[in-house]
Amino acid sequence: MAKRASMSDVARVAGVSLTTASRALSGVGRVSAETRAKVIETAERLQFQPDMIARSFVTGRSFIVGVLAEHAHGRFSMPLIVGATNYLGRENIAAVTLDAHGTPRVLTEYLKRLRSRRIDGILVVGDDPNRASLVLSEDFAVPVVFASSSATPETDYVVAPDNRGAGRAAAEHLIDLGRRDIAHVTAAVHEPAVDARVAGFTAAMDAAGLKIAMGGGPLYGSYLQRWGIDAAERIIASGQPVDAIFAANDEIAMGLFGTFHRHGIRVPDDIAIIGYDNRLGGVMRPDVPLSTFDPDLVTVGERAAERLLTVIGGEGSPGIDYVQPRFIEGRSTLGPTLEPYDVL
Amino acid sequence: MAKRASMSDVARVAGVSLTTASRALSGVGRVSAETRAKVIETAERLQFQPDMIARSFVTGRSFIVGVLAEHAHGRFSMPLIVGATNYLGRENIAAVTLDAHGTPRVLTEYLKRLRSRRIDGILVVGDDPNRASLVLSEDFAVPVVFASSSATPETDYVVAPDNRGAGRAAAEHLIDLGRRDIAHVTAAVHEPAVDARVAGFTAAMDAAGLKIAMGGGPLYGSYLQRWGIDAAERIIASGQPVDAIFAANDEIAMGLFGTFHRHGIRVPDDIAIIGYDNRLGGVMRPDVPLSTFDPDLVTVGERAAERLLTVIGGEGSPGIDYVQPRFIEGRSTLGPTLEPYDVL
DNA sequence: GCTGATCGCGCAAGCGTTTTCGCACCAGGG
DNA sequence: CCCTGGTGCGAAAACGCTTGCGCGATCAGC
Repeated sequence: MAKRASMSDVARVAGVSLTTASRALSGVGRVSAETRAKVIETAERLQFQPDMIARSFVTGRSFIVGVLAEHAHGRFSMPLIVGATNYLGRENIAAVTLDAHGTPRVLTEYLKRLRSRRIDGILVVGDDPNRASLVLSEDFAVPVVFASSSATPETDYVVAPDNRGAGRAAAEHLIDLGRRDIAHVTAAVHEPAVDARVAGFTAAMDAAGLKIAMGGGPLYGSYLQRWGIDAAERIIASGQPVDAIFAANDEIAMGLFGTFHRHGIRVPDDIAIIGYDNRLGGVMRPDVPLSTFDPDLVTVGERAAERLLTVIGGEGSPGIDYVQPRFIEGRSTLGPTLEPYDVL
Repeated sequence: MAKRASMSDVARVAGVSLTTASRALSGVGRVSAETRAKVIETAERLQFQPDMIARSFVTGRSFIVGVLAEHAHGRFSMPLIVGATNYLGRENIAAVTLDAHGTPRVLTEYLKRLRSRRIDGILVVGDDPNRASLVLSEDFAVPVVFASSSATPETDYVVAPDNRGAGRAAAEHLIDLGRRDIAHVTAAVHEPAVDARVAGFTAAMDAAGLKIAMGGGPLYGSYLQRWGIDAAERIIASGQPVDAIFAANDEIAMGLFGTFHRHGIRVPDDIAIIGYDNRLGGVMRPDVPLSTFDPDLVTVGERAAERLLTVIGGEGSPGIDYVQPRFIEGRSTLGPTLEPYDVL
């Protein structure tokens, strides 16, 4: 069992001091070109691998970050976490993933652990209900980046999907298709993601000189399919003209579609529908049934991790970094007429 | 900026030697009860947190494991990874997540990095195509556990969903419902997961003295919805009696259902259907449309991580640890008759 | 009261790197 | 020839913890 070569082994074999070896390999400090070459050659020959733990020990940088998730198993957390940890891994950074859902006492315990590891930074994934307790003491002030969270953008580093942009894009696309009576069926008002999408949607409609269908504003409800069904009923009952709808998520969109279909209203012929979330993302059929936005949470996670490393490196400044949701054109806007079977 | 208290600080304040402080806090070695109490009290008062890096440095244990994923972003990898990393986090173990998809050269580079960190163990998630290159040199022989992988069960530590058990459970459930002409529409033969489900299914049918419908064996095809559609057509065209089907995944099941519905065959009244994967898992409707199995990959990941820590601790022996897929009873076996709208 | 075992504790080595300080050497300007 | 400034390199400290070894004190057994 050949032991691993240490740096002093390299130094000895190369005939230089440990100091010189360290400098030659790390690239800092003054070493002559020939000495450096000799050391590097020796290191390779001995298959030298620097011991990161020893390095961490002396530099204080652990090359480990903490990933604090609201609810790690959640639909939205998973891609964020995987995106982030995967990026970190590529950059040779380890992650200790902690599920913050629990009492503030648990969070405190977790923070202790992170400090104990001399963590380089923290990535907060999703909205942490205990966010208020995320107070870093002065002797443990590491960079924090928020992924897809409603943090305060002025002082925090945030990476999030561009809900506003998606709302705008949805409206613009429907307008481009020639639709004029466009409604927006969304979830609860004052939810950050909802408000942002409403704002973008409204702005695009205003810019086109169009009034939002069904009363000039969004229809607020919930994220449930049930609400989509109810909203469709309400739209039909109102008798008001509606030829397109932007739904706050795919569940609502499916509720709308099912109800319209039952009433003989064709999609997209009579009413075009755009959803959000891409929940059905390529699950079924080769042809995409529902037009929707994929918030690309994996990318959000990656970018958040990238940003965290930047901040750890001492660069970058606070603010929100938006990731553009990817529009996926499906038959609910493109045609041919969507049948229930198509969605299966 | 108060510096962190080190163990020697604790020792000094408590009036003992560094050695004694270490022993009192770690619990190993001989220390009198009163001294121990005094040290612990002092440590708490000073908010002492042991420096894990220093500890790693001296003990050689890094409290970091490598997570090697086949394709981290994949549908199946994500829950495995999240389950594993989350469990590890709970146990205060960090993870460096690496996507092994790439050349063997990349994998070699990754292994170097892991060695460089003195990793405690490796978790292989999913089937690694480069598995053959996962050769650990003798100076880097750490425990390896495979999560949901087709590793060799005699020599490796494996945690996987019990596909065999699911196949058996599916058949048994359908038999319990009084069905007698039960078919199995599955994917490609010789795929480990497929074969295992076939084996379980066949065993249960044999035990009940029943012959598998549609020729005594499974219908092999692919995992695509298209195959479900084709299989349904074939079943209908054959004229053979079939009153229940176990499909290899939910896509196939949906293809079956859609086609049957178009032909006026009611589900579950005429034909009951059970799928696999729980892809639609609670996405839509409050009532579950499709009866299916949830392989509970998060749990598989957790158990694999748990197992890895056990092996690192020097215990446990090779073999497969099966996680039982969770049966989810939906309307495709329970009724009332499933309509396309219900699935939306 | 003597011997040997056990107990409680401290000294000091050691883990592998980075980094500060300092020394010797050399070239160029005064 | 001296001084300055730069260059190439090495000695040694430091990081915070674990642990083998040893020493005095206490204790059990006879």
